Amino acid sequence: MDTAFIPKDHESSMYALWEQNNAFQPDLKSTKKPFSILLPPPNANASLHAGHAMYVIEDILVRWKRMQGYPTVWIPGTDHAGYETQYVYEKQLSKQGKSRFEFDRQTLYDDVAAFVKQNSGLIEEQLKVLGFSLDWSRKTFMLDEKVIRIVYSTFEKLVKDGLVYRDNYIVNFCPKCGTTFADLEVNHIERKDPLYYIKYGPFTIATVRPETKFRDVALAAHPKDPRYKKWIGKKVEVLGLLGPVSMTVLADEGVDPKFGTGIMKVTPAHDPHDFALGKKHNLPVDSIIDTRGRMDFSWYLNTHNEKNTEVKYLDRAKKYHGKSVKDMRVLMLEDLKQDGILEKIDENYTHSVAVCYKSDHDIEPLVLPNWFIRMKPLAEPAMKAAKEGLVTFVPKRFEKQYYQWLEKFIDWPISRQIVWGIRIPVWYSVKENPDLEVTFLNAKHERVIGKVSELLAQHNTMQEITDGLQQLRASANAKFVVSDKKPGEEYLPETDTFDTWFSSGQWPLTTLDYPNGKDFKTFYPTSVLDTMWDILFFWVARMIMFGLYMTGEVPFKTVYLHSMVTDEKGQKMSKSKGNVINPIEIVNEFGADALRISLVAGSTPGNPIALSKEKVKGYRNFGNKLWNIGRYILLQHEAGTKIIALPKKLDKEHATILKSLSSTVKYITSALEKYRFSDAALRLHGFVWDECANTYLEKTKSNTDGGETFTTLVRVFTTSLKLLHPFMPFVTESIWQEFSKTHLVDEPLLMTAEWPKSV
RNA sequence: GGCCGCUUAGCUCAGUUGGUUAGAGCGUCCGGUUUACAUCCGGCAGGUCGGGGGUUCGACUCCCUCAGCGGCCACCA
Repeated sequence: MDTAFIPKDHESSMYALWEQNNAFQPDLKSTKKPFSILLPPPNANASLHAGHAMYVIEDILVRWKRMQGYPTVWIPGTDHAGYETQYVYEKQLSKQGKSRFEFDRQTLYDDVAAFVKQNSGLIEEQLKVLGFSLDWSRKTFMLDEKVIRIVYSTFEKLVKDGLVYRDNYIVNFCPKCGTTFADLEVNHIERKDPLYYIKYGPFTIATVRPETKFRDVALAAHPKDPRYKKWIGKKVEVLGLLGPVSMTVLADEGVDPKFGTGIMKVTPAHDPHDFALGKKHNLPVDSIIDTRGRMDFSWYLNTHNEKNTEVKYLDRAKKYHGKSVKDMRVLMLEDLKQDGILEKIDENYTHSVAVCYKSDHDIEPLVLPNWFIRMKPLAEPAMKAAKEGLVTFVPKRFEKQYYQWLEKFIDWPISRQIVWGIRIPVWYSVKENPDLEVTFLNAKHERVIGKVSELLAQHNTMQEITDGLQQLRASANAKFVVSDKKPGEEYLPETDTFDTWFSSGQWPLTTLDYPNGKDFKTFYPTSVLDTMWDILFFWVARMIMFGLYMTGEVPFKTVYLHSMVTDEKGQKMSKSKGNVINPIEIVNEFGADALRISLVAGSTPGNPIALSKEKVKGYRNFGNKLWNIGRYILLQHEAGTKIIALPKKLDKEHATILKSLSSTVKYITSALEKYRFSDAALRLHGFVWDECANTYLEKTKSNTDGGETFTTLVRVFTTSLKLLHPFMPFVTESIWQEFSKTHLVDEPLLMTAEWPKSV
């Protein structure tokens, strides 16, 4: 044995040893209650970051339960991570000077799939480096056939139960990414933007979005506002940049009299607040910005001409048409000034702006047909389950956050206008829906956009459209068929894919193979779900909802929300700050065991854990300490010291350490039961280093007895190895193997050795 | 604006229902070279537990309040 424990020399061979012994697979012969955990699936093309290393919590639980003799499984998998992945791929495309619009759906999908395949596998290897005892024979990828089958069956049930609907609704649309996002996926940032005060008939209104004024359909003021009370219900004439329009002044409690001038313009098509107001007052929804973020004046140009409109107005509409929102503001500012209706600009106005979480582009609220899921019928049982204690949260305070989000019942827009994901299994008949708008690449590889009936009437065939299809847009009331296969020749597929969280929200069902899989019957509901608190709503809440909806049972009984790993100063790691710690580098320098226990010791769930090299180094030294206690024992053994049957009556020094061992066993087991991993790690550290090594071992070095000292030390140490194994599997197993060679221990693998019983 | 968390030794943090001299690791300082380990051993120093008030026989722990930091949700026409 080397004088120091060199992790690199042991880690991969120990992992291989466990795998050879199928030690990661559950022992289903046991009649004890199964214990199961699902690994939160990392992105398939990701590489390991410090957050993934926190899954050590799961490994600790799983290794502990396995040693206790429960049929235990920890199932790995990877996520296709829908838009996250497509975004990375598109970035690569753009470096080559290409864009996704040059490809039909199928080609683009295949290309992304190849890209993911090329980059996947790394994370798996890295999880093994950390020593995670995952059952690789059960690994699942989010686009596996069985996953799609289950996701489709869930969707079908939702449709059948009336929980899926299509609607024109104001959604968060990112013009840069070309897709809708859920509220959760939108970031809000503080920003200074000009606030324009514009003369508006008899009033002045204040707005940051002057470009939408062309589609204002009403004005609104607070019903009690004395300045506007007399106008309520009246029609007013407003001279706009494109001529006079008339609209009604509405009363609404939602209008803040203190903002701007106290009266607002209502543009239901481009503002969530206005949209709601429009619904309430039954106002039309007229849009002026398209999905690429361009001004669309065709509604005006189609109905206005030289005969019925002033040339000045027509010229303006032509000038504005097709301009980006940004350019539009510049253009119209000149015209507002020219017409003398720009009163002033407040340049110091700060407000919060919705931006895309991925591209940082301003979110454009647009009214588009989208697929939605009704949340109330799903959320109510999910709340009830927590209230009844069927799901518990560690730490408890997150239960409140969980309720606060669920009880809003905000319907979930599940469709994304991207290809990388599970396509919504819906088909539209072109006969029943002649107005379907399709975008496709024709045989000459030209991009064609138009109504399907018109295209077919001209020279395009169904085959050509199907082959080159990029996107299909059906009106909110289009007739559709839900089916995993094409129902007939005259059908075109829905091109939207499910939000990633729609499929990952069914992870417990898909990994365990609901409803007839053996694993489902054995391991559902799973025991614990461990993840970070940032995806409590995205993921955890959705799994609970889908689990209850499909099976009537919660998917897991405990939700453990582990620490966020920060740098040594407690600052969030980020590429821009340059303080990202790569766990693989830490492992290379100090070993996986040291990293593992460093993440656990001194951390509490729901709070950040600061990771510093100094700390890891300290635990690397602890691993070395263990190794050397092992060496000491082996040297004694080689010198001929034997294990004996201990007499009932022992000298005080032996009795004391054995008593302390017994209380440590009890303490560790109870700490693990209570998810108090830090307590357990710190106690073990103190017990082994101080009590066992520095006190007992040192004081008994010169003992010459019949084997009492040696036997006691071996018992204390091997029991400690067992207790430490979930935390530091490599070094403990390495020592165990050395002991096994010389028959100091009977059980061939520490990993599957029996957990010490507390006396 | 609503909800939540954090503030304990120089640093990073524990401290389970209120109960004897408040703990750990790292760091500082002092001292140790015979083979288990210098990735070691022994020892010292260091905290009015963010400020103020209250409940209690007793408060780091419970309540109120103030301040600073952080998170989540909502949202600003």
